[in-house]
Order: sequence, then structure tokens, then C-alpha cells
Amino acid sequence: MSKTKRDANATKAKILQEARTLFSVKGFDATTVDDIANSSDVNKALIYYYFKNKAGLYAQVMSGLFDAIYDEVVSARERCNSTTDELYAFIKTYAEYAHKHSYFPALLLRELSDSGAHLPEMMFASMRKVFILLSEILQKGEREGVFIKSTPMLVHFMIIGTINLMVTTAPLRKKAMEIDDSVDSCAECSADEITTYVFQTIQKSLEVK
Amino acid sequence: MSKTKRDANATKAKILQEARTLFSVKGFDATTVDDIANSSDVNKALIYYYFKNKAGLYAQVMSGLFDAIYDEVVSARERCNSTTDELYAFIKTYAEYAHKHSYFPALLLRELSDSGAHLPEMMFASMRKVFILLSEILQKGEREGVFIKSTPMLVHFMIIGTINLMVTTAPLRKKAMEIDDSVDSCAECSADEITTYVFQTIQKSLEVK
Amino acid sequence: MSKTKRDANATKAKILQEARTLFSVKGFDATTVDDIANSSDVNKALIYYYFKNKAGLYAQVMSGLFDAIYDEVVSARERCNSTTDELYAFIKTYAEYAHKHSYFPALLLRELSDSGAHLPEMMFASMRKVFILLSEILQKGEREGVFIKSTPMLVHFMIIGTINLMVTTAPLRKKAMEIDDSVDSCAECSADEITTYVFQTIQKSLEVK
Amino acid sequence: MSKTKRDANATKAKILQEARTLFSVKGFDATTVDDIANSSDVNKALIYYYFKNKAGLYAQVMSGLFDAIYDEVVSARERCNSTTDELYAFIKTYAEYAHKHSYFPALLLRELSDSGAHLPEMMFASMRKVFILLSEILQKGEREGVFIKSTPMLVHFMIIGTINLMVTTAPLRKKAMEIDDSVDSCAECSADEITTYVFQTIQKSLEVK
DNA sequence: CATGAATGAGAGTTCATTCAT
DNA sequence: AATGAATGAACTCTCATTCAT
Repeated sequence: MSKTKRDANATKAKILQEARTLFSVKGFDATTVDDIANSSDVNKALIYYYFKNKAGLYAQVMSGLFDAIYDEVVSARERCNSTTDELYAFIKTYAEYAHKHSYFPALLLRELSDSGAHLPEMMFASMRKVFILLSEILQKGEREGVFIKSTPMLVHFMIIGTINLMVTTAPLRKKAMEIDDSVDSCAECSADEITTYVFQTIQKSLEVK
Repeated sequence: MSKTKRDANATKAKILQEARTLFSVKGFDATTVDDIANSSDVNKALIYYYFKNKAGLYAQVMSGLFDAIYDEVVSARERCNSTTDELYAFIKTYAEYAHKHSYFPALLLRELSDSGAHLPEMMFASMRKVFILLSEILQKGEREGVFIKSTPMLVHFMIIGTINLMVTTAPLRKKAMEIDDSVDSCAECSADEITTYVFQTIQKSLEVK
Repeated sequence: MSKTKRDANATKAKILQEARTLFSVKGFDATTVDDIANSSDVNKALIYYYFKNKAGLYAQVMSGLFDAIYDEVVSARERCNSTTDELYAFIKTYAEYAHKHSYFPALLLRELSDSGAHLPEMMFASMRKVFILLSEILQKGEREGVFIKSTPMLVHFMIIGTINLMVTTAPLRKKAMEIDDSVDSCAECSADEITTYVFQTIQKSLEVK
Repeated sequence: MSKTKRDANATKAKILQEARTLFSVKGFDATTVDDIANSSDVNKALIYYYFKNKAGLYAQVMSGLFDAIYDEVVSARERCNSTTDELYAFIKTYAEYAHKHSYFPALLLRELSDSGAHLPEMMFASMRKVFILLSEILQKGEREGVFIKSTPMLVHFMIIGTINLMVTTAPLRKKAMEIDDSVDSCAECSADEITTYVFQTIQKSLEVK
């Protein structure tokens, strides 16, 4: 009932949420602190009060995202009863997360392109945790004899590269189709189709004959 | 009388070259026209004289890159004598180009993340031409019965997603390895290894049983 | 129940003390209310509660200083039994105070340089009281025939100008000596030496032949 | 005849002049770059173009002042034919300069109070040159037997302390007189009177009996 | 062709101050 | 008596862009 004001946590959350959206749509540089303040309906100075500076806010936004995706993958994995299932769960969870939080792929790709210019170690660690999860699945499958030996990093980038690009280019592909529909740009590809395609491809490549 | 200067083409080329490097290292926003002018050793106003504005310069830089890669793929394809060969040539050429011009992947990923905010149709077309090339190869293989039916866009993103991420994250992965070498980050993966892995994976997924 | 806190006077004193230090080291403008709050270990708003605003706090700090120096001079004077003694006491007390509270000269000089921009009449009066004290001594000496007629303001500024500059530039002079010790910067001059020098100079100038 | 615009030197000089005035009246912190830009009738960015930043502009302002005063003292000294004359010339030149450029004393006192926080070595050196000039005069007098042995730093601060305070407090003293004219605040003291007083005092203190 | 001078419109950040509890 | 939350107004500095030569 409280006027929704003077609730530090709520205000902070609002700022983080709006920042997440804006950073993903426009990138770090092109998003101004004024933009974020306006969207969040708070005074600009408050952002500095809570997050010290623009980079600090950005780091918190990113960490939040990685931690969230990590948690989802972990919990999905718990419901699995085979290693192949776990691989599927990893891909499905990632694809669904990326679709649901469509700002995430853009942020991630940009961040990787920058070689992590904007963020502290903390974030780097968050990112890495997700990769290690996949790594474990692949090694487990290998030990069990269901997967051949692989290079986890390559598998990882194949999965997230494909998914992230599909999500992030969705508007671009829609535009492409309007201009020229002679070549299928997969403009209407759903998260499910992408999941299935990526899973099948990766699975075939890991198959033990 | 003028020594080494006053050669319009050379000056222009110098600017383009320095701009390419700077844009790839720092991104569009973080690169200033002053940066480029200093690196190129020309007066800032000259850049406007030649390229109209920053976006114009950027567009020329990007178009140049796409046209170059397109040309290389086309000529590599000419030396092939099977469709599978053509697929291999596409992947190999792309991977080698990306390694050689390591600024390219960062630029491309950033551009795709932005949904093409910075650039005109021209660039968009250049990008698309490369995709259509792959599309043709896949359709040809399908007609010949050597590939199963596929979604070219997904295949395309799987190829370039993997390669671009591998190249662009190279410094990051090296850093990761220094911190924690218990998980293989493929820090030393060569262009050849990547090519082979990507080709085999894609081939298996297209295989007609 | 409240431990060490909730003692209004102690808290106020703490704030005044920290403010004095900070104002003297960094000046009025460069000292922030946040600085003072942090150093004093109190909430920023409390400073406004007690002192109304930054200028109010500053005024109290300054008045405290002038009142203290005034009191010291008055009591030193009481122990004198000749007018020449009184002049000596004035100079000695001032010099010792300035050395002991080395933030004071900086504050005073800055304040005089600003033509008293920051402070209310109250402060102005406090400052003036000290001058009037000297003025009385000089006039008394004149009446007694031990001093020639003088311009008290000039004598006053000669005394406090010399002393304040010596104290306030101490770090600067030390630094100067490290760079170039060919010219004596009086880097180690003690309060006593300065007192003696100033007193002798002033006395000679007032001497009745 | 040129529109007075697009003349770099003139523009730069204008900025320096206005900055000098503003810095002296309001101090470094309280003077904004906008103030200077408005007074100089130039765009704010131009100030950064020429002086890099606010501190850079300030440093140039200060160096200019010290160099000017140094030059004046040097040339005045050349017209002297006794060491006592030289001492008089030093004091007179300094006093006249301080009166003519009344912003100078405030700037100097503030700077000394800050222990030179705002400025680079360059400035420090400029300041020191003036002191060394006096030092030479005193030593020469000592060698010639016309002055007793002294501590140049003390003599120097006695001279400039008195003069600077007299100039800088002129408005304050005028105000004091309006409030209470029972004590002479020397509100109308001229540069000449001050020169004479300071010279006589210093001379007496250096006199060989 | 080429350049130094100049500008307008912001961007990030700081800070004195107030509000609500 | 004391505090965390919130704000408005500035301030320094940057940058794409244009002008005049």
C-alpha cells in the first residue's frame, strides 16, 4: 500500500529492470543514464547513489542475467535421468531463456565482442559457470560412453552462437523477408524449432557409432 | 611539390584502414572521429570531406569487409568439384578470413546485435550476399541428394556463430586459462581445427543416411 | 541504553572538529558535506539538522577559531607588565596558536582572499576583535611614549601576514628544499624563531629614538 | 579588419584575460568554465580545445602572472644604483603590480593556502624565481656590509604578506569602516603609503648599526 | 586537398539540500 | 536524535560536425 516510493528494494529493482532493457536494445554506450532515469521514473542522481556509476549498474545487470540462466539450467538438469537428457535440457533451457529475455543475446554478444571491456571479474566468473556446466555434461557422457570425445568450448560456442544469433537477428530477418522472400530467412522460427535443430546437430556430432 | 601527401586515394585508404582497426577494437560508439584522424595522421575535417560523416565512414568500412569475404568465397568455390567440397570451401574460407582479419568478427557480431542500427541498406545487402551463397550450396546438395533438407539460416548461423565467437573471444579465453586451467578453453585452437570441427559437425547433420 | 551515541553535544563537537580539519585542508568549496559526514561518522542529514547548511557549519567553525585565539591573547596579555611585553605576547600567542592549529592560517588567508564571501557578520566581528586588541596595545604604547605613531592595520597585517604565510607554506617550502637546497627556504623555522624575528622587526620599526 | 574572429591568438588571449579576472574574484572552484566561456564570448568547448581542461587554463593564467611580475622586478632593478635602491625597487614594483592587478594577491594567497594543489611544477618554479631575486639582493647587501645577515624567506613573506593582505582586504576594510570608524582600518591607504611603510620597516630591521 | 578554429548538444558525475520515517 | 531515500541544479568534459581559409 505504501506509495510505491521510498522502498529501496523496489526502486533498485525498477532501475535494474529498465537498465536491462535499454542496454540490450541500444548497447552500453548508446544508452544514457538519463534514459534509464526517465524510464525508471527516478532522479538520475539516485542511480549513482545506488550503483556508483554507469559501469557499476551495467555490471549488476549482467551478473543478474548470468546468475539467472545458471540457476535455470541447474534446476532443469536435476529433473533429467540420462546424460543425453541433460544435454537437451541445457540447450532447451538456454534457448527458452534467450527467447524470453530477448535482450540477453544482444548483451552477451556485444560483451564478448568487447572482450569484456566494461566489466569486472565478477561477471566474467558468472559467464564461465554456465560453460563449466556444459563441460561437465560432455565429460560425463564421455565417461559413460554415450558421447565421443569433444572440445567443450567449441560445442558451447556452437550452441550459444546459433541460438544467440537467431534471437538477436530476429527483427533483421523479418525485415529481410519483407524485402526479398525468395530465400527463407527462417523469419518465423520458434524457440522449439531452434532447440530441436541445435540438439539434433550436436547430438549427431557426438554420437558414438 | 607535395611529398607523399596529396594522393587522395592513398589518404582515403589510410583512413579506411585505421577506421577499420579502431571500429573493431572499440566499437562504433567508443571510436571517435578524432581517434581516427590522429591514427590516420590527417585532419579531422578531411574525414568529413571524404566520407560525409562517421556513419558513412563506418558503412564503407563494413561494406569493404563483406565484399572482400564474398569475393574470396566465390573464388574458392570455383576451384571445387563437388558440392560437399563447396561446403568445406565456404567454411574454410570464412574461418581463415575471420582469423586473418580478426577485427571482422567483433564488428559483425556487434552489428548483428544492434539489428543494423548504424548502417544503410547497402551494407545489409552485402551481408546477405554471403548468406545466399551458402543457401545455394545447400539447395544444390539437396537437389543432388547429397544433403538432407535443411534450414539454411540455421546452418549459416551455426557456422558463422561458432567461428566468430571463437575468434572474438580468443583474448578472453587466453585470460580464462591463466586464471583457471582445469577446464580446457581451447585457448590455442587454430583456424584449421575450428574449420575441421565445424565442417564435420555440419556435414554429419546434413548426411543422407 | 544508547552507547556513546545520542549525546548531542559530543556529536556536534565531533562534527565541528572534523569540519575544521577538512575545511582547512581542502578549503570551503572542495570540502563536501559528505566528506564531513563520513569523517564524523554521522548521517549527512544530521549536519543540516544541527547547522542548517554548509555555510552555517563553516561559520561556526571559523567563529570558534577566532574566539579561541582572542581568548588566548587576552589571557596572555594579563600576565604582562609592560606595553612592549604585551606586543611580544600578542605576537608570540598568535604564532604559537597558528603553529598548533596549523589549519587556521590556511582558512584565514582563504577567507581574506574571498573578501569574506562565505560568512556572516558574526565571523567578521570575531576577526575584528583580534585586530582591535593589537590596536589598543599600539595606542597605549604611543601614549606612554614607548612606541612611535603607527598605522595599526599595517602593523597587524605585517604580523599575521608573515606568520600565516610561514605556517601555511611549510609543506611547500619543504618540497622546495628537496628540489633545490641552494637557497635557504627556512624549511625548519620554528615558531620561536618566527616569533623572535617578527617581534624584533616590529619593535625596531616602532622604536622611539 | 578581420572580424576579430578566427584569430587564434586573440581568442586565446581573451580567454586568458577573462579567466584571470574570474579566478581572482571567485577562486578556482567557484569559477565555472561556463562563466569563462560566457565572459570571453566563446564556445565552452573552445576552452578545452586550447587549454585541455580547467586546471590547464588555470596554470597558464598563473604562470603568466608570475612571469610578468618577475620581468617587471628585473627591469626595475636594472635602473638602480645601490643595493638599498634595489630593495626599494623590489618592494615598490611588487606593491604597484599588486595594486594594478588587484586579482593577483587573492590568487597568490589562495594558491599558497592550498599548498599548490592546482598546479604543476612549472608554476611553482615561476613563483620561486621572484623569491630568489629578493634573496640575491639581500645577500649582495650583506656582502657589501649595508645589510645585516637575514633570513630571506622571512623577509620575503613579510613583504608580500603585508602587501597582499592590504590589497586583498581593501573591500573588507572599506566595509569595516562603514560599520565602525572608531578604529582606523587604513581604508584609503595608497600603494605609495604601503610601499613606504614596508620599505622603512624592512630597512630598519636590516640596518647595520 | 587540406586545415585550424569554432560550435551545439549532450553525457556522466557531483553535491547541497530536503523528505519521510 | 538520527537516518536512508530522493532530488534539482550544476559542472566538467566530450564529440560529431561545420566554417573559413
